[in-house]
Amino acid sequence: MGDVFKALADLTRRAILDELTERDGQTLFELCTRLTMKHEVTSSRQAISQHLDVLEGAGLVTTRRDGRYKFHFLDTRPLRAIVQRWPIQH
Amino acid sequence: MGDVFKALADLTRRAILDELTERDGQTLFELCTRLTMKHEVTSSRQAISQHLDVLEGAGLVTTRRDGRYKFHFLDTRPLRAIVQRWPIQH
DNA sequence: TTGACAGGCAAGTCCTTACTTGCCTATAGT
DNA sequence: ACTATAGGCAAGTAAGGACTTGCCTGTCAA
Repeated sequence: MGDVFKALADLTRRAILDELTERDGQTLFELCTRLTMKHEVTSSRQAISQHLDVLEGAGLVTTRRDGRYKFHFLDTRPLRAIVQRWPIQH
Repeated sequence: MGDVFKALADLTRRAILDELTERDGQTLFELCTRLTMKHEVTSSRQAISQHLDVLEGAGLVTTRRDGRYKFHFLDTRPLRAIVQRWPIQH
């Protein structure tokens, strides 16, 4: 299991999570085009693919393969560990 | 304002936040000794000092100077942005 | 005033990591 | 079968970040 904090440290990876929040179950190519369009991300396909590997390693993204398509789903459950670790003030 | 996510990406900095959760308002030297004792952190004074700068830059730590002592206080309010950014599942 | 103590500053080293480049595999359509 | 599409693998590059090293400033006690 990868480091959730390290996974969140990258700006592009956070944009990926934003995109999946907006529209869950996207393929790699869908993510690439939508990220360049709406989130001003200029990363290549390979870069996004590697980011998705990191996110999946951290448990923040799950995948389902169907033919030549691979769909990516958001899983925010690992984020609860952050909230529970330190007392949140107000 | 620094990046809260980047600040949390480091293991030693998270240990510092743990320490301040346990005992708020510590000086740099207090933190160094307690971190090596209880959190198995082997970083030098300068390393811890630089980590504290990052945490302060991210708004997770505030400081108060008194004579030759500088006290460090935990502020977890920036963590709320993480929780609010993505919907937490269960 | 002298020395010890708490902390700060800045340059250099080294390792991690984000990204590119090039090529490969597999599935689907015509 | 041939081609286009979706994705994967792996080595190389370059930038960022953690840490060290050495020295300096400021505060307090004797």
